[in-house]
Amino acid sequence: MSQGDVVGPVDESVGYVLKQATIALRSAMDAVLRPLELTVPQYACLEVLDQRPGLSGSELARATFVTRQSMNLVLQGLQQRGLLTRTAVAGHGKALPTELTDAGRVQLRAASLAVHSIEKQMLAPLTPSAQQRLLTDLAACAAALTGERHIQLQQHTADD
Amino acid sequence: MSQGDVVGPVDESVGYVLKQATIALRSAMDAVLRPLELTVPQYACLEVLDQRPGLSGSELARATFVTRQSMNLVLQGLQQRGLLTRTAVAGHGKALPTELTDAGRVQLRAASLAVHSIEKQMLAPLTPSAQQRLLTDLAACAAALTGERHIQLQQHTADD
DNA sequence: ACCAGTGTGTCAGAATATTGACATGAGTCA
DNA sequence: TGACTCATGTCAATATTCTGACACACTGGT
Repeated sequence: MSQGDVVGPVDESVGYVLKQATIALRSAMDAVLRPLELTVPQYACLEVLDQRPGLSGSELARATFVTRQSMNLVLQGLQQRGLLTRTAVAGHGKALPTELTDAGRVQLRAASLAVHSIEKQMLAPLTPSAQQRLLTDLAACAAALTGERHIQLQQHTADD
Repeated sequence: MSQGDVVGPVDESVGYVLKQATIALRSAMDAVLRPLELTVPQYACLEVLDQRPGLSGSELARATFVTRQSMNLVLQGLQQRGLLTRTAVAGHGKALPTELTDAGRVQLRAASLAVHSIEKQMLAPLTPSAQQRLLTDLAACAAALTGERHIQLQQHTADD
C-alpha cells in the first residue's frame, strides 16, 4: 500500500494459491468420501465429534466453520442413518449433547483412513519438517486475520 | 495407513488448517470488498481479466475455480454495471471475448489495493522467505492432488 | 422471586453454486 | 462438401448454504 506495489500474476497471491489448494483437497476428499456416502461436512462433523464427544450442535458448527443451521441439517442426516445420537427429543430450546454411535465410529474409521490417505498424498512433495511448518504457518496466517482486533506484536523470530 | 497412525487432534490436519485459513481470508475479503459493492468471485473475475484480457467466460471460470454457469452470472452482474464488455450479443453459441472497461479498471484498482492489504496482514507473521515458501509449498500440495493420475517421482531435495 | 442477557435449536426465506441439458459455432478429417 | 467432435453460452432445475427471526432454557444480578 505504501510503495508502488505491482499487482503481479494472480498465482503469486495467497488467495489464489489457497483457493487452488482448497479446491484440490475438497475435490479429492469427496471423491473418496462418496463411496462411503459421506459429504465433507458430514465427515468433518464425525471427526470433531469423535475427538470431543458430547458437543452441542452450535459448538460443532463453530468447530467446523459453518452456521448452526447448516450443522443442524448435517446432524439430522447423520442421526437418521444411526451414526450419532442426540439425547432424545427435548422438545424445544436447550443444548443437545451429541455422541457417536458404534456404527458412526466404524464409518468414521473408514472415512478417516481415506481422508488421511489423501492428506498424505497432498503433503507428499514436502519433507516432514516442511509439512509441519506449513501447518504452523497457515495457522499463524489465519490467526493474523481473525485476531485483527488487537495489534499483533510482531516478534522477529529468525527461523531461517 | 501402514503403521498405526493415531488420528490426532483435528488442528494438526491439513484440511482443518487449510479451511481455517480460507475462511479467515474469505471473511476478511468480503468485508473490505463490500463497501465497493463487489463479491469475492466478482473481484477474482476482474483481477484475472485485467491480467489476461479477452478471456472467454469458460476460460474465466476455469481460472477462478467455478463453473461456466456461475461465471456467467458474475459476468452479467459486472456487465450491467458497466465494468466490462463482451463484444455485443452474438446470438448463440460461440466464445465471447471479455474485456475490462475503464470503470472496471478503476474499480479493480481500489479492490485490488484493499485485498492486497488483507493478504499482507495475513502474511505479516511470516518472514518474506517464509511467505514465499508458503506459496510454493501450497502450490506443490495442490499439484500433488490434481496430478494424481501420474505417479509423482519424489526427488528428495534436502532443502532444510 | 423476578428479570434481563446470553446461548441454543429450529423454522422460513433468500441467495448462491452446482448438475444436467440443449443449440450453436468452430475445427478436423475423409 | 459433409459429418463428426469439441467447446462455448445459456436455460432450467436442484442442492447447499446463509441471513433473519422466533421460542425456549440457563445464568447473572437485583
